Amino acid sequence: MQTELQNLQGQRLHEAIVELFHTQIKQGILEHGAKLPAERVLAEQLKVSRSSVREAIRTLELQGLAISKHGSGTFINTQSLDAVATLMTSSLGVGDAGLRDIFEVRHLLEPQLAGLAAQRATEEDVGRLSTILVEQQRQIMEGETGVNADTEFHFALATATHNSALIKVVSAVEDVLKQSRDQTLQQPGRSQRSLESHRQILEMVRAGDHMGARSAMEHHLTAVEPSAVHPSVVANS
Amino acid sequence: MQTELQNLQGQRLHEAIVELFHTQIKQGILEHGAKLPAERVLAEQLKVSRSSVREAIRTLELQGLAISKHGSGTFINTQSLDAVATLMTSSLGVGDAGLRDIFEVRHLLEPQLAGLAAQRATEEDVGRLSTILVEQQRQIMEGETGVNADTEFHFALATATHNSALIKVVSAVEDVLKQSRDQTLQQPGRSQRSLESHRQILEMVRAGDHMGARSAMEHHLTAVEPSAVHPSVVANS
DNA sequence: AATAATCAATTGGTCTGACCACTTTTCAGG
DNA sequence: CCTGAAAAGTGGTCAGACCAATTGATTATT
Repeated sequence: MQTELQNLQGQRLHEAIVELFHTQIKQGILEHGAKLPAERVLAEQLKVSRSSVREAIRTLELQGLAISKHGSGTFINTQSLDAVATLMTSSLGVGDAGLRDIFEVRHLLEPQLAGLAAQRATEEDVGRLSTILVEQQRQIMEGETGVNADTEFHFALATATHNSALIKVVSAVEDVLKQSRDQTLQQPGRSQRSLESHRQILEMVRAGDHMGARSAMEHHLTAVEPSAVHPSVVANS
Repeated sequence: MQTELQNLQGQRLHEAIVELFHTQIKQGILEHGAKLPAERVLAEQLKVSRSSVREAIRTLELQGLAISKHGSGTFINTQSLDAVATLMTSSLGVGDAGLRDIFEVRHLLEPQLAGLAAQRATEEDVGRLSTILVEQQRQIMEGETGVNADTEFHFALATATHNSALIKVVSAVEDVLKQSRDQTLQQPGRSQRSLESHRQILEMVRAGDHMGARSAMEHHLTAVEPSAVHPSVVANS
């Protein structure tokens, strides 16, 4: 039962403990509702201090993977949006196949998301989106890819829907995407094209044009998508 | 300068500290890049133990609002994706209004998901879906709500898309839904209606009818949706 | 004087052991 | 059998210490 707390590349100790729990949850060793051993017991089992155990549990709790109840114990909880999102982003090695799947989810979600945003965006939302585009342009002119601004734009668009569940889903997807974006799409013309289609989307949102925003986003996604992803829209094995 | 923090009732101490920082960040007292006082100093200022300060900082770090660097200090960071998300959702009570949001995500995702499934489902997928429907009928005839079979159907449909990212997203949404489903929708006729629309969806999937599956799912969602959810699709402030 | 090596102060990370507050269980007394 | 109080278990907080990484000033070297 003694699991090695391998010091993964200079990590902090409590983070290693968190990864240990992640693994056990993914492997099904810890199921929903399972009660964790007491903090003191865990500390002894893992041969670490109770502080480290506590900070690890605090992390799990913020990730939605555990719930601590004063006086009774700490329990695993995998039935929350945050929980699954966490496990998703922590595992998903973003293999090539995974990347294609992610883009597909984007195609399903984001056009409609843009439509919703067009219907509900407040002036503040529009202002935030504008600011991001200015920043994106600045980054591009300085020779950077503007990948961060790109991600932020999509996130800000999600917030403009004022749907917290949608925000979480999209941010999870975009987070995964951002990790592999630096490596994949760096072609010169692409940044500029991305910026322009962002502007079109923003125009539609500002005008409150539901369908317009939808198709603008659809166009944007196809334009930005790495060519390796959509050679022939999937042919399952 | 001394801010009271124990007055918030029923909370854990370190959470009160987190809220204090949230407030200061929102008010602009703590700007991006600002360096926090050392943990020992903070502990003394707030008249709490260093453990509580640390757990609070750990929370801020996981929320993307702070970055701790061993040996140098802890710094505020408001320019990350997570940071914005946290500051937004911290002002929102993620309570019952969240249910409506979840259903909205369903409406965005699942019809298109059903369409994809219709295009890609293998015989094995279809078989699995059929089995679930049989089980659902059995449960209903025995007087149960068939809520588990209901959830499983949507999950199985997601797996029929053979898109792992999509599967994860959908299972997250459905899991959250399942929690509150037992309490909310227990009307007698609803179970039967749900089963019937499931059958229609399965038919479309079996026939490989992309658009048919989409609209069948759309119809299903509207039929199953608790009436309390869609009174008037949001009117933002 | 400029630069490099060294050391000390600062700060986050971990450890130990204690006590408090809340919950659950146990068990004696009715 | 039931009730209520004590006991045990558990998370929350506290205190002080040491370890480890960073930073900056001091000192030695060139």
